Amino acid sequence: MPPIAPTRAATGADLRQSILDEARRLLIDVGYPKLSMRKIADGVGCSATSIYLHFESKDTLIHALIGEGMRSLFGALQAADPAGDPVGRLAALSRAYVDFGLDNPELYEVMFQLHPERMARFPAEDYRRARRNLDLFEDVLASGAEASVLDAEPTPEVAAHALWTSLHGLVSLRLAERIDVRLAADAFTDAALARTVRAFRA
Amino acid sequence: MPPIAPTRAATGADLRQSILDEARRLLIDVGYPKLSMRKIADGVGCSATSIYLHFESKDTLIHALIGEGMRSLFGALQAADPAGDPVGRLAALSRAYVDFGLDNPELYEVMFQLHPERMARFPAEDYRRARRNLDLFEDVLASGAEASVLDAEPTPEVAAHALWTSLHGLVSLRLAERIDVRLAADAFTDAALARTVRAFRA
Amino acid sequence: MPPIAPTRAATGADLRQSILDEARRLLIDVGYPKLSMRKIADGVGCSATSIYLHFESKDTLIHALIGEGMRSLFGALQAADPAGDPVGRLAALSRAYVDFGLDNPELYEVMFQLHPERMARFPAEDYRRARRNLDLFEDVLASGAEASVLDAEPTPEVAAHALWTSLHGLVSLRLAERIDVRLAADAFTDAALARTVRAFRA
Amino acid sequence: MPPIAPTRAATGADLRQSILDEARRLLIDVGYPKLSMRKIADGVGCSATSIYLHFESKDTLIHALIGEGMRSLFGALQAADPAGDPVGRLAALSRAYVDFGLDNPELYEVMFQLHPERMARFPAEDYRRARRNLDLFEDVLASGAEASVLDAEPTPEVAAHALWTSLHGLVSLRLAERIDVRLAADAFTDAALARTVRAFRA
DNA sequence: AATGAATGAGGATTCATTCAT
DNA sequence: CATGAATGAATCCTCATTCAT
Repeated sequence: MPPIAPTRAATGADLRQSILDEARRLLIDVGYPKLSMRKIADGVGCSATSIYLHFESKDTLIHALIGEGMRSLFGALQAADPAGDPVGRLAALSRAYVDFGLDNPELYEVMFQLHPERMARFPAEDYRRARRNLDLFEDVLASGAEASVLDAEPTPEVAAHALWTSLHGLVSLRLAERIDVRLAADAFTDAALARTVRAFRA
Repeated sequence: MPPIAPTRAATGADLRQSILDEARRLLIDVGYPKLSMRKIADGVGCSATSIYLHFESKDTLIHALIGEGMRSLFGALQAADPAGDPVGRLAALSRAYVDFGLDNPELYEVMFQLHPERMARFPAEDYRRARRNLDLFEDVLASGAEASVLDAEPTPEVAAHALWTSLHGLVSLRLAERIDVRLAADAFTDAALARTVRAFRA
Repeated sequence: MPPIAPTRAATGADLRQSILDEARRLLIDVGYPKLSMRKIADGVGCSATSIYLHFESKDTLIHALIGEGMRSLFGALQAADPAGDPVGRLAALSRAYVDFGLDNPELYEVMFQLHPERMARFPAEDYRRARRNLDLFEDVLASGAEASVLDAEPTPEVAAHALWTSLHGLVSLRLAERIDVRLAADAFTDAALARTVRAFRA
Repeated sequence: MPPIAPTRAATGADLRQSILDEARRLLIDVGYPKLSMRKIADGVGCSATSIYLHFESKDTLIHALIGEGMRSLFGALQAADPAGDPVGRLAALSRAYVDFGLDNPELYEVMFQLHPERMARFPAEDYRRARRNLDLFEDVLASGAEASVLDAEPTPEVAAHALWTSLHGLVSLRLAERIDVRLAADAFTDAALARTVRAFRA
C-alpha cells in the first residue's frame, strides 16, 4: 500500500520537469489525441496519481507544455535575431520560426492548432508570453517601415499577423505532410519562405 | 429472426450517404475528437454495426468524408472562378478557398490538418482528387505568368503550393481562434488575403 | 479483441435480470457506497461495458432496482392483506411492511433513504409505483375511519404518512443497528409495532 | 528543511477542533459520500497528512463527529426540557429532537443512519454518550408512568425506544424528502409529532 | 506537531470493433 | 443488408493512506 522506494526516475521538483519532458516526447510519439496521463506516468516511471501533485489536470499540464513551447520559441527567435538591418532580421526570424515548427512538430501543433474551446481557459500570463513572439515580428516590421525598407501596411500589428499567417501555413502543411512529395520538401520550404519574406519588402 | 423493418432512415446505398451526412454534421456539432461511431449510428437511426457494412473502419469513413470535402471544395472553387483575367481569377479563387475553410471549420481541419501517418493509408484516388484543387491555382498562375501579369516563379507548381500555404495559414489560425481579438476578424482576413494575392502579381 | 464465447453466466434478456440480481446482492454485501459497476460485472461474469447495454448509467440501474423493490413491496403488502376488518388489515400491512424492510436491508435503504438530490431524477412512472404502497395504507385508514374503528385524523392521507413515518423509523433504526442490544430485537419490534398500530385505533 | 510557519489556521489542539468544524461544514456542503480527507485539509488550511496526527483514520474522525453530534443533541434536549409536567416535557423533548434532526440534516444522518458494521468499531464511550439522549426520554416516560399520565408499557426503556423510533422515522423521511410534496412539510411534521406524543399518553 | 511527495486501488464511462443471427 | 449483444482496453481523475523529513 505505501510507496516502497523512489521508484525509478526523477523525484521531487525534478519530477515536474520529467513529466513535461515525457509529455513532450509522447506528443511526438503518439500525438495529442492519444496522449494520456497513464502513458506519461508509465514513461517517467511514476504513478499516474503523482502527476496530479504537479499538475491540476491534463489541461493544466498541456498549458504548461504550451507555455514552455512559447518560451522556447521566443528563445529561438531571439537567438536567431541578427540585429541590424530589418530586412535581414525579418528573413532570419521567419526562418527561425519555420525551423522551430518543423523541429517540434507535435509541440507546434499543440501550441497553435489546439482549439481554445476544447481546453480550459489558457491562463492570461501564458497568453501574454505567446504574444511576445508576435511582438518580435511587429517590431521588426515597424522599424523596417520607418526605414522605408519594409512594407508594414496597414499597420505593423496587422502586417505581423499576416506574415505569421503565411509562416504558420507553411509549417502546418508541412507537418501534415500535405506538400506534394514530388516537391523536395526543403527546397520548397526555402522557396516559399523567400517568397513570403519578399512580399514584405517595401 | 431477421430484422423486422428498415428502422427509420435510409437503407442500402442511401444509408452510406446518410452516414456521411451525419458524420459531417457531428463533426461540426461535437468536433473531430469526440466523433464516435455510436454517435453517428444513433444520429442516422441505424446500428453501429451497420456502419461497418459500408465502411471498413472509422478511418475509411473519415477518408470518405475527406474525399467528399475535396470534391466539395473543388465545386466551390469552380463556381467562384470568374474566367478571364488571371489576376481576377486568382483573387476570386483565393477568396473562395478561404471562405470554404471558414464556412466548414471542422471539415476543413479534418481535410488538411489530420496526420496521414496516424491514419490508414489515404487511397490514391482521393489523393488525386485533393490534387485537383491545387491544379486550379496552378493553372491560373501558369496562364497569368504567360500573360506576364502574375509571378509564378520558380514554377507554377511551386508557386501554387506557396500560395496555398499562405491561404491555409490564414484559415488555420482563424479556425484556431489565434488571431488577436483586437483585430476585427473579417477585416483582418480581407487584409491578409489582399496581401497574399498581391504577392503573386508580376 | 472480439468476444470469444458467451463468457459464463446469463446472456440476452436474462442478463438484465442477472445484473439487477447481482446489484441487489452486492447492495447487501458491500452496501450502496461501495457498489460499483465493475463489481456487478464481475459478479455476473460479464464485462462492465455490457451493463451499459441494459442500463444507461449507474443511476438508471439503481432506479430500476428501486422500481423493482417498490413492486416487490407492493406484492408483499397485497399478499399480507387479509381483507375484511380494517383493524386487522392495518396490523397485517404494518407487520408486512416492517418485515419487508428487515428482510431486504440494503434494498430498503436505497428505496427510502437515498437523497433524491444525489440521484438523477426518478422517473415519474416509478414515482407513481412507489406511491401505491402508501395508498394501500391510506385506503385501510379511510375505510377504518368510516367504520369508526380507526382514527384517520386529520385526513387519511396525512394519517397514512404519519403511520409510515413510524414504521419507517422502526425499520431504519433496526437496520442501522441502533436499537440497544440488550433489547431482544424481535421482541422490541413486536412491541413497537403493536404500539404504532394501537395509536391508530379509534 | 522544517516547516516554515503554522500556515494559516489553528495549530496543536485547536487544529483538532478546526478539522471537526470543517468536516461538519463539509458534510452539509458536499454530503457524506463526497466528504474526503483532502477536502477537509484544504478547508482547514492544513495538509491532509496532518489530519492523521489527530485522527487515526477517516472512521475515527467520523466517530468524533458523531460523538460531538450526540453531545450537541443532548445539549439541545436539555435546553428544551421544561421540567415539571411529564406530558409537557415529553412533547418538548420530542419537538427538540425532531428540530435538531431537521436543522442538522447531514450530521443527523451520519449519527443515525450510518451502518456500524461498515465502520471501525464505535468506541464504547461514544456509545454511552449516545445512550444518554435516550435516557432522557426514558426518565420522562418513567416519571410520567409513575404519575399515571404517560403510558410506558411494557417498560420505560422499551417505550423510550419505541418513541424514538417514531421520531426518527419522521426526521428520516423528511430529510430524504420522501414526504409527499402536496403535504405542507411543516404542517405535516406538526401533525405527525402530535400524534406520536399523544400515543404515549396514559 | 507538521509536511510534501508519493502510491495502488478503484470510480464511472466511452470507444472501435466483432460475433452469431 | 442489417442487427443486438458483447467485449477489452482505455479514458481522466479521486480516494485514504504512508513514507521520510
